Amino acid sequence: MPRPARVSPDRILAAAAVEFAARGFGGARVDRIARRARVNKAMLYYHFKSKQGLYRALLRRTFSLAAARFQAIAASDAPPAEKVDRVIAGLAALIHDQEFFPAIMMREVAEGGAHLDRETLLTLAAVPRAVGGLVQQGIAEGAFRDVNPLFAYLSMLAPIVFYLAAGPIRKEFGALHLEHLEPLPVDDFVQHMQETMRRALARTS
Amino acid sequence: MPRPARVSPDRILAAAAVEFAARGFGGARVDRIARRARVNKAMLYYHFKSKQGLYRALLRRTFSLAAARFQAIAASDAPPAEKVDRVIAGLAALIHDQEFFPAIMMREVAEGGAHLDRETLLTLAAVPRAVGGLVQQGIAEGAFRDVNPLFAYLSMLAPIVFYLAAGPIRKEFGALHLEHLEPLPVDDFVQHMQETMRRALARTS
DNA sequence: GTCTATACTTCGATAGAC
DNA sequence: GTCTATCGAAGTATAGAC
Repeated sequence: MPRPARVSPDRILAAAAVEFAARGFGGARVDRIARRARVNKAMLYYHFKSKQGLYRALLRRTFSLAAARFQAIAASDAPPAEKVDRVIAGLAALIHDQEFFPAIMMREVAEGGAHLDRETLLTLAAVPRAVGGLVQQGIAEGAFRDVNPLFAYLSMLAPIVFYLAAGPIRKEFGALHLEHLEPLPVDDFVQHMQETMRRALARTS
Repeated sequence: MPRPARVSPDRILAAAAVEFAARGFGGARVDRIARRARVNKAMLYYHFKSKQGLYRALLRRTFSLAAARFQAIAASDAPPAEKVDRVIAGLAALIHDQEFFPAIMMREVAEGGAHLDRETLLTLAAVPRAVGGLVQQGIAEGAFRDVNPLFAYLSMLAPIVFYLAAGPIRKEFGALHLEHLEPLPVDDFVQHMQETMRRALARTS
C-alpha cells in the first residue's frame, strides 16, 4: 500500500490560492494556475471541472479550515474574554497555513457571493457563526456587555483581515516613501486588537 | 454658452464604478461599462485611453473624494474624540455619494496596488494619512492613550468598510436563512463602532 | 490519470468614416 | 466628439491518443 498519492489536487489548490488571491476570480487565469501547479490544463479540468468548480473547492477548503479553528476555540472551556483573545491571535496565525486567506476573504466579500453555490455559501457562513456564537455566550454569561454579536464579529475580524491583506499595498506605499513605515509587526497589531476588544466588550462602562 | 456638457466622462466613471466594484479589474468588461454608460466603446477609449487608464481615473476620483472628507474633519476645530466620531459616521455616509467605495477599497487592498501608477498610489495614501494624523494629534494633545495611529486607523475603518461591502453577501446568506438576519441597520453599527473607538482610545484605562 | 493539440468564444483595442 | 466594423490576442474548455 504505497500511497494513494493525490498530490495533484492539492498542488492545484495551492496554486489556485495564489492566483485567485492576487487577481480575483475574473482576473485569474487557468493557464497560470496549471503552470504554477506543474500540471497541464487538462489535468486541472479533470479534477475540478471548471474554473468555477476550482474556485468553489478552494473557498470551501479555505473557509472550513478557518471555521474549524474558531469552532475549536468556541468549544473550549476558557473564559469568554480569553476566547476572544484567542480568536484574534488565531486569525493572525491562520496566515501561516493559509497565506492567502485574508486576500481571498476580502475579494469574496466584495464579490458578494457570485460564483458560489449553496454548499459553499454555507461553508463561508460557518466563520461568523462560530465567532458570533462565542460572543453571544459571553454576553449570556454576563462576561460581556450587551452588544450585537455580529457587530462584535466584524469589529474584531475586519481589522486583522484588512491588515494582513494589505501587506502588498503597504509595500508599494513604502517604496514611495509614503509612510514612516516602520515594520509594523503583526504581533503588535494583534495585541492592539486584543486590547481594543477587551475594552469594547467590558461590562463596566 | 449653452454648456460644456461633459456628460460622457462622468457617466463612464459611474458605470465603471459599478462594474469594477462588482467584478474587480480582471473581471470587469469594457463592453459592459460602455453599454451601461450608454456610450460606445470607442468613446470610452477616446476619453480614457485604456481599461487601466479608466480604472486609475476611477480610483483617483473615488479616493480623493474620501480623503477630502477626512481631511476636512481633521482640520476642523472639534475635540479629537468628536473627530473620530465624525470620521466613522463620515465613512458610512460616504456611501450615499459613492455607493461603491467599500467594495472598490476592499478589492484594491487585495489587489496590492497592481494596475496603479505612482500618482494614483499617492491619492490612495491620502486616506490613511488624514485619519492617522488626526489620531496622532489627539495623542499629542493628551486626549487619547498612546496607540499606533495606523493601528487606530485600521481598527476604526476596516469594520465599516467590511460591513458596507458585505451587503450583497449578507443578502445571499439571508436568502439561505442562515442568519437571524435582522435588518442590521447601518446607524446601529456606526454607533457601535463609535463606542468601540471611544473605549479603545480612552486614556483612563 | 496524464498529455498534446485545438476548437470556440470573448476581450481589449483601433481604424477610419462622419 | 461620435459611430460602425473589425482585428489580433488571449481565454476557457474539450477531444482524443496514450
